[in-house]
Parts: sequence; C-alpha cells; structure tokens
Amino acid sequence: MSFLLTARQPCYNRPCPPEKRMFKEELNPVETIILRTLKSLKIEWDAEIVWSSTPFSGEWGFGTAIGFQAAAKDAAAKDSGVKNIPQRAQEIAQALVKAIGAPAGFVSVEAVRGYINLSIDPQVYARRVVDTILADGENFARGDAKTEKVMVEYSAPNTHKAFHVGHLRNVILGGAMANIFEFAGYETVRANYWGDIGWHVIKWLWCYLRFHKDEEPQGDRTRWMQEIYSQATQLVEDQPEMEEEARKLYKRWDARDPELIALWERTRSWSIEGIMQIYEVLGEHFDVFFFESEVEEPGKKLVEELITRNIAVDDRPNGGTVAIKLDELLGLDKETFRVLVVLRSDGSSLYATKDLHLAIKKFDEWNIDRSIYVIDVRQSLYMKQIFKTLEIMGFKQSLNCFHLAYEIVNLPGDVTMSSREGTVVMFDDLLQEAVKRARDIVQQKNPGLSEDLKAKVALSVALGGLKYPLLAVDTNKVATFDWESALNFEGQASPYIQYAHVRANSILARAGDIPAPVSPAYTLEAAEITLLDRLSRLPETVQRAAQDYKPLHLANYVYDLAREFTNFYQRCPVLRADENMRNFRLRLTAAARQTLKNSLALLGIQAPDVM
RNA sequence: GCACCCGUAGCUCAAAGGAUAGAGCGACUGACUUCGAAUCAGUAGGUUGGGGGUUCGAGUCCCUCCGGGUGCGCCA
Repeated sequence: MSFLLTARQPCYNRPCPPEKRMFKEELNPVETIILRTLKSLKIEWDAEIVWSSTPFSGEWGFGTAIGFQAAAKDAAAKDSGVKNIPQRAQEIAQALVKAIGAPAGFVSVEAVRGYINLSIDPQVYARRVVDTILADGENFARGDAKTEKVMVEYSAPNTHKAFHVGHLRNVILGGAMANIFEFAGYETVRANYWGDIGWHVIKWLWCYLRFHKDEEPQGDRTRWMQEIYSQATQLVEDQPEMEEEARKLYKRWDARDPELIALWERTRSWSIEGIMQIYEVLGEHFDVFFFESEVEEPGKKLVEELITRNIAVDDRPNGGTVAIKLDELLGLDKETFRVLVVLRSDGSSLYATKDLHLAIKKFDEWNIDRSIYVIDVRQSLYMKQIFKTLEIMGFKQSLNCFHLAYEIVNLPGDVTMSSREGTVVMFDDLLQEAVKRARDIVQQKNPGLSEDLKAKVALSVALGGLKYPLLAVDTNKVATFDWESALNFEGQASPYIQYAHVRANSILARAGDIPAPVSPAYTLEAAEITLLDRLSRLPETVQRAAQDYKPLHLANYVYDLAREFTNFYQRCPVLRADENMRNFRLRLTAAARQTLKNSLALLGIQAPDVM
C-alpha cells in the first residue's frame, strides 16, 4: 500500500543538479571517460557520479568516492576474488586517473586513498565565477524555468485573534519556501487561508455584543481583537450560562441573520487589516486568499457526495457524526489512519469539511501541479487523513499534496502559546523591542547617519534578527522563545551577514566603479579560493533547498558565505593592492555583495548598504 | 495501546552514507594611527543517549532499550 507522505518525500542523495553545475563543461567529459573506463573494467555503473568539493583548504577542486562504490560492486560480482575493498578502490581510482589523463581545465588529477580528486585552475575559474555573478546580477542562481506549478499555503491566521510569535515561524518558513521555489524556477502561487468562522468567532461576536457594543478598535487592532477574545474565552470557560448564551448565537449565524453577518463582516475586516499590516512589515505578500467561510457550504456538499458513495458513514440518525473510517475502508488491521470526522452530529462543519473541498479547489482553479501545506507538526495525522481521503475519492493529485510540517514555538518550560489561554507574546511587542535594540546599536556604531536612515537600518536589522534564527534551525526542532535569545543578535545571526554585505558595499563605494572583467594575474590566496568556491555554489544550493523543502540549506549557506567573505577582506587588501589584484578583488567583492544579497532575499531578509 | 519527532562540546544548533564531526554563545589570551571592531586571530571543550546490526565506510540507514516532546471521533 502507498503512504502518501512517502510519495512526496524530498529526494535526498541528489547531488548538484547538472543544469546548474558551474563546471559542467569540464566535468562532463571526465564523467564520460570514467563511465567508459568502468565499462572496460567490467564494472556496472548506471548511477550519477557525485562530486563534492575537495576538503583541502586553499585547493579548489572536486572529488568523488566512485572508486569505493565501484570496488564494492566489483566485490559483489561473482568470481571477482576481490577481498580488500579499500585497496581495490585505490586500484580503480588509479586506473580511472590514468584514463582521465590531463583533461582541459584541470591542473591535477589524483587518486588518493580510493578517492579521485580533480583540481581546477583557479586563475581561469576565478574569472568565470565572478563574471557570471556580475553579469547575472539579481538573477544570479535563478534556476531554469520548470514546467511544474506549485502552490504554497502558509500563515493561515485566524481572524478575531492575536498574531503571536508562535505564528511567526509559519510565515517566515512558508515565505522563504515560496521565495525559494520561485527562484528555483517553479511557477509559484502563494496562498493564505483565513480562519474567519467557527466557535472562536462566535464567542468573540457574543462578547462584543454583550460588553463592547458599538466600540471601534483602538490603536493596535490585532491586540484589541485579542483582548476581547481573551475576555470571551475566560467568561465562557468560567461560567456555563455564559457559554450557553454564546452558543445561542450559532443559531443566528446559521440562519444568516443579516445584522449578525454585517457585524461579522465588519469585525473580520478589522482583523484582516491588522494582520495585513503585519505582513507588510514582514515583507510578505500573497497571490490568493481563501476563507473558511467560503468553502464551508461546498465542503458540506462534498460530504453529502461522500455519504452517497459510501466513503463516509452518516451516523447522525443515531446522534453520531459523519465520519470516514479510513482503516476500515482500507482493510488495515493496524490502526494507521484511524477515523476522520467530516461533519458534526448537528450537521455543522469541521476543519476537515472545508479542507477536503479546498484541496480540490486549489488544483481546479489554479491549475497547480503540487500543493504544499505549511502547517505545524501536530496536524500530521490530520493531514495524512485528508490526503488519504482524497486518494480514496479518486482524486489522483492527492499524491502531489505535501505537508511541510514544522515544530512549534514554545515558551520556556514547554508552555505552548495559546491565544485561548492568553499565553502569547504578541508579534508587535517583539518587533518593537527588536527595533529599539537595533536602533540603539546603530546610534552607537554609526551616529552620523540621518535619522531616517537609522530607522530604516534598524528595521531591516531587527526583522532579519528575528527571521534568521527561525530559518537556521531545522523544522523538526522545537523552538523555545525567550526574550533574551530572541533579541540577541550576536554570532551566527542575521546582523553578521548583513554586516558582511555592508562592508563589501563600503569597499566598493570607496572604489567608485566596478572594473571591467579581468583574470587574476597573481596567485590567489586560500581565502579567495574558498570564497570563490562558495560563491559558485549558490545555484545548486537553491535547487537543493527547493528539493528538500529546506530553507535551512540557504540559511547555512549565506552564513558560511558571510564568514568567508569576512575572512577574505580581513586578509586580502583590496583598495591598496596593485592594479590587477585590485581590479580582480574589487570584482570579487562585488560578486560577494551580490550573492549575499540574493541569498538573504530568498530568506526574506534585506541587505542594507550601511548599518 | 498505536504512531510521529528530538537526543551531537557546559548551553543553542550545523553536518549529500564518504576524507580530520563543525559553528555560535559562555570561559580564557590577544588585535582598532590600517578597505568600518555589529569584526578578527588563538586556547579549552566530543567514546554523536546506551547496546546490537547493515555497509568498503554510519552522527546519518535498520532493530532494540533509555530519556524528553507531540498526536490519536464531533478543537482548529
């Protein structure tokens, strides 16, 4: 049987996509020789050849462990008599090296303990890397256009509630993921799905009518909405008669009482406006908004269809629910998918009612090929149930649905943030504090800047400071929010990367124009080679991040790049160097600046010119 | 009970089944008359939770145990 979540697992073990390898012209002929030689050695080989960079500082080259893999195959073959695989690997590597000879573009070809190492000529390739980056500019590392169209659903906020830092991880992750898909060459649709109806909204409306009638939101709308929501929750939880009273409002809702609907529309728009402001600050935009309220009725119709088709069981006559007994339908003895309730006993809709319809609507109306859901890990079983149900319904594209799960953000002591319980840190509070701190540091480091510029820099540093740590940790790690570390911008953090960009910019500003293309006529320093090697890798990193659904790859990449650029400018004088060296290093600096900027942009982080 | 996730330096985390497991923070020692010190150089810190297995090769894959987190019929 097929588990859907394995159908769309990221494909690991895929090296750099050939289309984006900056040295394919040189490596391809070598690969041809290797394959031909292996054939003549009677060793079967049909996989890709994986090249990784050689791990020796100051050298620039590619290595492959193919000798080991070939030796292992050789040993597995009957009658080969091969016992000592490392020894055989070295023999094969030597044979391959002999066959490869002295190919164009490489300065050395060696067999080392079973590995084959090719060193490229840095003087030649240094120029290629730099020229490519400067010619491509902000499109450097953009992938070739793919035929696949991808939708990324993320954020999915509830109206009438807080937007807290627990929600931040979702937006930042989803936004970065969408950026990456788009840049990798996929046509990308950013979708947001608003929870604008349900018990939380009914409670809110009840509380408003009862205690806040005719009030208008004061100041921070989202906060004001949250305060009423907290009050409503508390009242309903503490006093059963209050809950009863609030629930009565459902009747008016179901009857589409015009007055109530009008109030809902007005209050809902307050919430939406407030949250849209947050998106604007974060630099997020969406191509399409779905609303729970608009998919509720079609969802119910879909459930009727499921009942008719004997997929869902209608137990309402006995006071039960409408449910899909997945394990039973699939004939599974072991509990796997369990039961998905798709309609309440009173006939009202649930999350699943709407999600089933919406899943199909996405493909039908947007003509997408893949549908990605950025939703926290606690909904993994639920997502599996939805996708499986779609599959049972015969909706083949269910195989192209993928749940991008991420762990939640807790408060210290494993306290889960909950707007219901009011245990939240509001995004706005965090941002304001972060901006304040960043502003203080700018003031201290660069008092000469205009006030306007200081404010701009502080905002981009603060936002980067908040975003980067959420992207630089793998999605399956639980995050703990505490003020101290959230506002600590030292070390492996966004300001360090932004600062590297600023320094590059500063050198270039002093130099004036970027010189014309030039090859280095001197022996490159190790720091330069390391930097060039890293620069050449952004294209493959973008592809890998998209393939693995991991902005983390880029977060790691851009930090490494920043560190290597910093190392370069500390060791290698640029402006004071002789003409050829100065010109090449200026171009290298410009290439680093561009690549830092492009990489940060994919993470949704701005690269300031000064700070 | 059935599943999923986590466990790597004192702390927070990296690490394409591949070459010597790397960063940051914290600690200690140094570097601003030098392209900007939000920086850099150096020192210390590890039997990758324990035990089996697969493999030429395991932090990475499989099994098992321990410790922590999460989910599992009318919440979203």
